[in-house]
Amino acid sequence: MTKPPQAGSEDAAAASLRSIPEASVARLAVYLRMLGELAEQGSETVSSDELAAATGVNPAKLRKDLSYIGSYGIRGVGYEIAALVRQLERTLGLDHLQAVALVGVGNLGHALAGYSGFGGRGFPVTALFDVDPDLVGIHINGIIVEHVRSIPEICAERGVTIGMIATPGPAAQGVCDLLVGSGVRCILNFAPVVLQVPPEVEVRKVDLAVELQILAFHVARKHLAGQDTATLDSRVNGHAANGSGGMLP
Amino acid sequence: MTKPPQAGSEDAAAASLRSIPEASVARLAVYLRMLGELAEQGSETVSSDELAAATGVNPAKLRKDLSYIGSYGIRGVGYEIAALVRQLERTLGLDHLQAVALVGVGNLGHALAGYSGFGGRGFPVTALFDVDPDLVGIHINGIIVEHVRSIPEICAERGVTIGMIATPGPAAQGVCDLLVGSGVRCILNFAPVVLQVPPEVEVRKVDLAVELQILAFHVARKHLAGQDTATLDSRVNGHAANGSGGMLP
DNA sequence: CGATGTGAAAAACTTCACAGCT
DNA sequence: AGCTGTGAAGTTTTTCACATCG
Repeated sequence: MTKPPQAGSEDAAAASLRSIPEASVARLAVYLRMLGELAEQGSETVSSDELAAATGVNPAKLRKDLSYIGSYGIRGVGYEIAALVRQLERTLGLDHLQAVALVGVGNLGHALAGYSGFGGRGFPVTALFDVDPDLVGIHINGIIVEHVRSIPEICAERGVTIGMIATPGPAAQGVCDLLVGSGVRCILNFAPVVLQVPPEVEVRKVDLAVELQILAFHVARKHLAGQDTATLDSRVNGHAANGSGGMLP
Repeated sequence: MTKPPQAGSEDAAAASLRSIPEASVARLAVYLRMLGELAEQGSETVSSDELAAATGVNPAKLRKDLSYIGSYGIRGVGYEIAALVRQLERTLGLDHLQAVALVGVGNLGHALAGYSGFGGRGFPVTALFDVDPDLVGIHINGIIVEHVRSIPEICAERGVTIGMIATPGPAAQGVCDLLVGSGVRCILNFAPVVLQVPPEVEVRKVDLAVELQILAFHVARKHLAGQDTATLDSRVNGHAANGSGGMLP
């Protein structure tokens, strides 16, 4: 009724931006990373079964996800990794950089500012903000921390498209309003509050306390479910690390 | 994942631990926090409409979520906050502390170790681990960083029920195996890898790069939708990242 | 043959709308 | 009168299973 799912005869890029289920988008990013690793290991192709196993996803679901971005598989063989990576990057909007502004350079914010996983993946942290006079003016990774009141000019100036909020809860809504007022339409919120935004703004929330509470629920459930202490399955593979992947400097 | 089927009309506490939709559990934690704030402000009761508005959720959905943990609302009035908080805490397994172990005290891990949002909410960080000799032995928030090889003894000794992994990607699976071998059944993974675990172990993943990629997708989509001039044409130019003149008025 | 791509069925989740309690 | 609790309808997401193509 809403969207006739038809993509056959049109340009894949256009189709891909039309209507990919939200749930699929989240997984595409995961496939992309795994494909990067496979490419580094020298693979040229993967089957849906292999990639699904590596990413912990049902193979049919994976194929359906990939079908949303166009058909790049070879029947009887699998997917050509390089081509698939290119297509995924294009779909996810990673073919040009997204300038990121980070507001709140406290405990968590400082760590985020130094997280090399961003810049290395097309998300250069381009502006830092805080209200604390002790922080305003310092450099982190070569970027000066500016005062929050400068958000409008600096975001416009530097073409910020994504804002990250890592302030204390009570400050978050105000900061959010500033970002939105500056034209930022996508926000990643680490503060423990629910942000109110106009409908054209996309907010994703990362809430550490909530994650732990969800796990606590499962601890309780497992504990109740059965005294399964019987199977003390201790297969501790000593998988010591090897190459450096690079997450934290 | 064992799937205990069915549910019936029975004791709320037992029912609540039986089969609450995963999606609801995630929201219950959010309601709980908001209820805490309301209680601080002196409210005694809330209606589903109020609480729904504050948490950005559909009121009917909220009522259904709460119905899974038993009926604690008063028709014509709303929910008694104190009672609801108590019930939520019990459901989420927050009525007794969950000892948390954090592995990886680098950039992000250090921030997590210092994040006061945990201890204050029933999740005392009880053990810290790393492999780096420069880190092993230091104190963070009064806790000594131990070597990763001590995970089994120390986790058993301190009754750790939840593990958080904030290591570089390549080290994560090995650390995970150690935790699982030590009896930890719930893991919060910040490393950019998909962990392979036996089915009785619950893993939740917080992946910052993926979150940004999801937002990048939305940036691209909005950009297309808004001004349908041809960004569509796939001209992948290398470095045109300045964009002065900008995205928006 | 082997793996993709995809209708169609199944499951999960959300929303509606209203009966029923206070 | 007002608000909860919930069956039923609606929507999205997952899974199945198989025709199809290289």
